[in-house]
Amino acid sequence: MSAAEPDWNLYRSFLAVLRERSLSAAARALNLTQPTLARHIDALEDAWGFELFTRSQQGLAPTEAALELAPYAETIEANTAAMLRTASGLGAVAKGTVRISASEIVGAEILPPVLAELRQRYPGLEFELVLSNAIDNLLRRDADIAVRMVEPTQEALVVRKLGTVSLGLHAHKDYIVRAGKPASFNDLAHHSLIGFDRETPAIRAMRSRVPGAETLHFAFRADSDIAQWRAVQSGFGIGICQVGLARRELNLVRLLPDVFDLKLGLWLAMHENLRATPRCRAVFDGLASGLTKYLSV
Amino acid sequence: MSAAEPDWNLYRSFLAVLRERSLSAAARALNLTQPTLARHIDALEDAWGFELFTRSQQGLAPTEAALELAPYAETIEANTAAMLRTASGLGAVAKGTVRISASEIVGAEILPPVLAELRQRYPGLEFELVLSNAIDNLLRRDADIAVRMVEPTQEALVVRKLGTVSLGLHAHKDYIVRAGKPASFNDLAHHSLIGFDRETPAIRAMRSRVPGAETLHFAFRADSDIAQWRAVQSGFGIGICQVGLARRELNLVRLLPDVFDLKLGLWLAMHENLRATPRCRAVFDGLASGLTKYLSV
DNA sequence: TTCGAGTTAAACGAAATTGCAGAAATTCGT
DNA sequence: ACGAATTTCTGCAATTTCGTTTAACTCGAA
Repeated sequence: MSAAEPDWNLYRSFLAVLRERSLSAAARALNLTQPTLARHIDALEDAWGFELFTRSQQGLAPTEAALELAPYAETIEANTAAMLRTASGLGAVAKGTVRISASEIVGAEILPPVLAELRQRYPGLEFELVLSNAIDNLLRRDADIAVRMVEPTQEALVVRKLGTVSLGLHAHKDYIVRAGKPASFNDLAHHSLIGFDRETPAIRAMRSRVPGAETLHFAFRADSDIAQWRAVQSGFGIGICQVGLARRELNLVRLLPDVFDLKLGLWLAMHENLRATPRCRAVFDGLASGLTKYLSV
Repeated sequence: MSAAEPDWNLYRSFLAVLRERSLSAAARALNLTQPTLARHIDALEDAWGFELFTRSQQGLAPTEAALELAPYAETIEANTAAMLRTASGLGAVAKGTVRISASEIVGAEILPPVLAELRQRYPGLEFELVLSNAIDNLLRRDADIAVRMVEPTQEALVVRKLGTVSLGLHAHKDYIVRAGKPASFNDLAHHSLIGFDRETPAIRAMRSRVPGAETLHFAFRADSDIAQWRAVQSGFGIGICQVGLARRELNLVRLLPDVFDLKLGLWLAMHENLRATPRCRAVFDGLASGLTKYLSV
């Protein structure tokens, strides 16, 4: 090969430009200046021999090649971030930042009290929550620990099953007064239903286990678990939510518990290389005990 | 945070020092000088606040913390390498380097003719073989394409089952003349057997499917498939090898085909992000057709 | 149209990084 | 025991890289 390997820093610049679609914006994000970013991109294009962005006055548009190379740069970045986290947490005591991946509803309604208790026990701990229904890749180090409702199948993971959560149909009392109480599964067709917009792994698992679920029409569709949860609470209609969660709300009533009672597993997963890391170990154990306590209520 | 994020280049230097156990050797490996490497390590230790290496005159010994952080740096490096590979192969035609992971026996005995044919069709292709029984992690980009004899379970992989390979007991004619032909499975106890030293996934899968395999004692043990294969060819004794492979050797005879006939699947796996990459696409398809042709013989 | 906010691109001086040599110390082999 | 060969460290010069500034351009709103 003629030219030497490119500076690894160039990849960071490449990624920033790819995200911001502009040299100036990328420079602001990296605390650099626009000319340096321009030089970095030039250097990469020079080293690889093809264009990465088509320049224009209103920004830079990535080429096919740039999009092709983006995933590599992203995992590189994820690993630098993970490296920083473990570096800040090295030592005998548990301190540093732990990045936790969970669904929105779990992260917003269940995790906070558990994490608060952990924080009291280990004041050096800090938390980053990545809340989405798209499962993050633990092997890519997008997160340190994941709380999932589907069984993790990847290798090289420490997995612990915590138990099962029950999902049930719920509605606000006011809605029941207004629209009546469904007496059977077929009655649901005449109600205001709250459901999902796009398919997620959790939903696919659910659909396959509830007969007749395909025929239902949702009047309120949202990707966000939280939005659905709020919709149920505000009396929009009937939706699916965790039984343990709904029980804490005095104004919610469960509907058709005998017909609809879906049980999903709850798993905790962590990369096995993090097992010896104090901060991750502490959070893993803390989450395990805290979440099983929640499940038992 | 007080300090800025460290230069990504420092990670490369860190990795080199970790491997070479010496600043000077690392400098030679990276085409840098020893003082710069020293400064890089200093910078990292400064940024993280703890020592990475204990200095001595006969080199640098990594601390626990350094070993803890090593895996991150390694996946970063793996991704930069993969990035370079795809960058060099971007374009309409299939060219560039493809890194293939396979078992030793497959890589040494089966792949070469298939790759030679591929090379004739696409003169721009170059190949890197990673031959080991420890399966590489495709998600970490240790390899582009993997030929495996256990079913890949990781997500985000393009997997194609090519067929099955038959494993059978074989020995050289001369050995049979010398030691006789075993007439039953129990006769094997009185023969010179060739087998594995340590456990590998393929072996575990095999053991569980061959009754009585635990009782056998191997007089020739080697991790290397090749070494076993050579031992069988040289008349050491009786060993397990692929039926299709042994059939090409005139001096090998198959033993107890009715008692011992193990069929293993053969899979081809690739990261799904590489599907659109011409060079990987071409090699994946080429391997698929070439290997199925081998299986059908 | 005209002004303002946004962008990229080029030139020059400053700052940071790197390489080069020399010195000191240690291990290995004779 | 003594010299040869590796190490790592320390200053100083050279190179590379970065930031500042200026110019040219596009788009949208007043």
